[in-house]
Amino acid sequence: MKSLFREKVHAVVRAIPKGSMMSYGAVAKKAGYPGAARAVGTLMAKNHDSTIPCHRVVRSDGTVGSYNGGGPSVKKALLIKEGAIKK
DNA sequence: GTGTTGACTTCGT
DNA sequence: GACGAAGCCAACA
Repeated sequence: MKSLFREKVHAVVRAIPKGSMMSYGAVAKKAGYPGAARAVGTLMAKNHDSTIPCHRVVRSDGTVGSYNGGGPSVKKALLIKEGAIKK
């Protein structure tokens, strides 16, 4: 399919540096689709590519949200390990 | 092909 | 400050 939306989201998420995080809304906005935060979450949930550090994408509140690689706990642990969030 | 659901965000009341 | 509704895009039934 190669939807432009997906390509953009992938690029933005892949561009997130190690030790940093970005909210779904920020990613969507940077991808050029402000307000499509839900769509971003859907893509991550159904298409979690190994090339995409989806664990660096959190909610606007700063909460982890969810993770398809073992659960929010794993995601949080990864972020702490990278230093994106403090314990 | 249509309708519903989902890792969300933001505005309005 | 808290609750409800609307909006975005893709995947699934």
